[in-house]
Amino acid sequence: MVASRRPPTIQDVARHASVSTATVSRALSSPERVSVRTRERIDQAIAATGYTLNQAAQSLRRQRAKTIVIALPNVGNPFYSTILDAVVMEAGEHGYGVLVANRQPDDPIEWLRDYFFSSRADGLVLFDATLDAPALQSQLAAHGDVPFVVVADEVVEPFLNLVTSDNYDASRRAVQHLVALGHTKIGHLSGPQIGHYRNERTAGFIDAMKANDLKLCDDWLMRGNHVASSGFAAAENFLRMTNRPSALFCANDEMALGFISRVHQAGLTCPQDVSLVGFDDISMAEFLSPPLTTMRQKRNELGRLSTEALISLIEGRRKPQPPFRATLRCELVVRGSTAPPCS
Amino acid sequence: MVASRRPPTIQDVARHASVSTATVSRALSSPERVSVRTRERIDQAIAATGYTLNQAAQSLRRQRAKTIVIALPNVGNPFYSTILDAVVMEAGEHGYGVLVANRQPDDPIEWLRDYFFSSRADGLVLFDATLDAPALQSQLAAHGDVPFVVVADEVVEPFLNLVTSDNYDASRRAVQHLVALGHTKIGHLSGPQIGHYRNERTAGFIDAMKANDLKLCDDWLMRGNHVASSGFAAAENFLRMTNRPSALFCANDEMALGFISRVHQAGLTCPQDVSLVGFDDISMAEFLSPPLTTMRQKRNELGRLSTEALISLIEGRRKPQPPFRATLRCELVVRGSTAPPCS
DNA sequence: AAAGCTGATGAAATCGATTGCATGAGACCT
DNA sequence: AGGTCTCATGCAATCGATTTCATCAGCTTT
Repeated sequence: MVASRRPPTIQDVARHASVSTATVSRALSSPERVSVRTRERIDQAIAATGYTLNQAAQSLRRQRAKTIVIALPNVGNPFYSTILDAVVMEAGEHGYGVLVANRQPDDPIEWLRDYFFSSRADGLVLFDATLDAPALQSQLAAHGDVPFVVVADEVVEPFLNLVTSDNYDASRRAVQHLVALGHTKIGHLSGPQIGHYRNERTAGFIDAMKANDLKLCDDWLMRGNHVASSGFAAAENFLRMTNRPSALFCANDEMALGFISRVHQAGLTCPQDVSLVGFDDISMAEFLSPPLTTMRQKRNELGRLSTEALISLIEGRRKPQPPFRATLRCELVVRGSTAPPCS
Repeated sequence: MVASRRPPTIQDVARHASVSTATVSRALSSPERVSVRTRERIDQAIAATGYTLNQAAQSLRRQRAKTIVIALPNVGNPFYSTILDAVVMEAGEHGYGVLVANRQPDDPIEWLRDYFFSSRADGLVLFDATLDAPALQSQLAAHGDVPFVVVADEVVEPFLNLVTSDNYDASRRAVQHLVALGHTKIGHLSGPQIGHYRNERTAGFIDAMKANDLKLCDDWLMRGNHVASSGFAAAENFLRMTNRPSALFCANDEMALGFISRVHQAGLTCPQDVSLVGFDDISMAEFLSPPLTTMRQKRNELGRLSTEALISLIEGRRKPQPPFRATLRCELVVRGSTAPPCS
C-alpha cells in the first residue's frame, strides 16, 4: 500500500526479533546453527516485516552473483529459443538468474568481458562456439577463472567443458534412412565450415555414403549457413542441375524449409521429386508441408545439462579437471518429406 | 596469465594514481568534476591495473542494479525470440543487462517478486499481459514502485505503460485484402479470449465483415490458442464443414501454419481451396509452402520502444504520469497464400 | 567443586563503490 | 593586502549481508 518505502533489511528483521543481524543471517543460510526458539522468532519477524534478501549486498560480500550468462549467436533462431527455455528453468531451480548476451558480430570477445570482470555473473553457457573458444578461455582465466560450458555441434578443444549431440553418428543414421528407402543419389546441404574444425554432420554424411559404396558427387555437396534463405539459394542450384540427386540431407531444418520452398515454387514436389531429411526437429517441422523428416536434437537436455554442469562447476561441487563432457544421442523422426525414389 | 587473482578494485587504481578513491569514482561517473591532469593519471592507472567496476558494489551503494527483467509467456515461441533480440540490444546500449524470466504457469505473480524485492533488477518488460497486470502493479508498488512496461495485443488498463500494434485496424485491413480479392465467405481463427478484454483482432475482423455487409457465420468463427496444433485442430473442423469459407483470417502465423498443414494432408491446397492470411510475419512465413500472406508486426520496434521507455522511466527522464503509450502500425505483406476465390 | 567442553549468540570488520561535508589552493575583487 | 569565491580533492560514513572471533551460559567430567 505505502509506495516507495525502502524495502526492509536484515537490520529490521534483527530488531524485530531482538537478535543480532549475524543470527538472522545464520538462520537463513545455515538454520541448523540457530536454536529452534530463535529460528521461530526470526521466521515470524521475516513474515512481519516482509523482508527479502538484497542480492547486491549478498553478491558483494560473497563475491558471487548467483547469475549466469547465456551467450547466443542469434536469439532469433527458433532452435535456440527452446534451449533458452531449458536454461532459464534449470538455473531458476538453483536460484540463479540468467542474463542474455546476444553476440556482437564485430567483437568476438570483448562483449563478454564486462559481465564477468564486473562480477555481474559467475559463469557462462556459450552456444555455438564459432568464436574463438580458446582465446575466450584465456581471457576469462586472466580475471579469475570464470567457468564456462560450451554447447556446440563441432567438437572443440578437448580442455573445454562441452555438451553436444552425436552429430556424426546422427548424420550417418540420417543417410542410412535414405538408403533404406532405396535412394542412391543423395546430396548434402551443409552448414558453414568453422575454422579448422571437422564439420561433424558433413563428415557423418560422407562416411555413410562411403560405407554404402555410393558415389559422392561434388555438385551435390552444397554449403549453406543454417538460415532458410541459404536453403532457398541451394535449391536454385539444385533446379539447374541436369542430373539431380533424388534425396538431400540438410544440416538443419531451416535450410530444409528454404529448400522446399524454392522447389515447390518451381512446380516440383517433395517427396515425389526429392526426399529431404533435416536436422534439429524445430517445433514447426511437424507442421510443414510436407511434415519434415528430421534428426531430433534433445534441445531441452542440451540446455538443462549444460546449465547443471556449469552451476556445479561454479559451486565447486565439480572439479574443473577433467573437463565436463556429454554427448546426447539424436533420434530420427520419420515424417512425410522422405519416400522411396520415383525411379 | 596469473589465474584466480582477485580483480583490481578502485582502491588499486587510486593507489596507482596517487589519489583518493573518491576522485577515481568521480573521474568515472562525472569526469568534468576532475582536473584534466588527474583524469589522465587515472586513465593510465585504470589501463595499467586492468580495473573494471564491481557491479555488485555499485548496485548496493546506488540502489540500482542496471538490470531489467523481460518476462515472456513462452520463450520457445519464435514470435518472442526476435523481440528478445531487440530488447537485449537496446538495453545493452544503455548499459543494462537483461534477465530472462520464463513464466511459471502455476504462479502468476510470485515468480516476479524475487527479482525486484531483492533489488536484482530495476524494471520489467512484460510480454503478453495474460496475467493480471493490475494485480502485478499493486504488488510491485508495495515494494517501491518498480516501473514496468507491458507489450500486449489487447488494450489493458489505461494506467499501464503499454506498447502495442494496431491490432484492430490491422485486422480490418487483412479482411479488406481478402474482400478486394473477391472473397465473401470469410472465416476467422482467433486467439484465446483473455479475461474480459476485447480481443482486438477478432473485433477488427467482425467490424470489417460488417462494414462490407458480409455474413458472419458462427461455424466460421473458430478459436485457437496461438500454437500450431490449434490451427491443425481448427482445420479438422474446417474439413468437416459442408459449407466452407473460401478464406480464413488467422490471428497468428503459427496457427495458419498448422491449418495449412492439415488442409494439405487432406489433399486440398492453399490458396486454391482456401486463402489464408496470418498475423505477425514470423521469420519463416516467407518460406512456407505457399509463402504466407500476413500482417507484419514490427517486432524489433516493439522490443526497442518498450525497453527505451522502461529505461527512461527507471532513470527518471520520463515522468510516470501520464503512462507511456505507443501503438505501431502493422503492414500487410502479400504472398502466395491468398488468391481470388475459385468461383 | 573446579576444569573443560559445547553450542548459541553478538560485536565488529569486511566486501567495493559512492557521496556529503570539509579543506586547502589559487583566482578574483575591492 | 585582505577577503571572498570557486574548484579540485580527500576523509569518512554508508549501502546490506556475511563471517571471524570472542563471550557466555549451561553441561559434563573427574
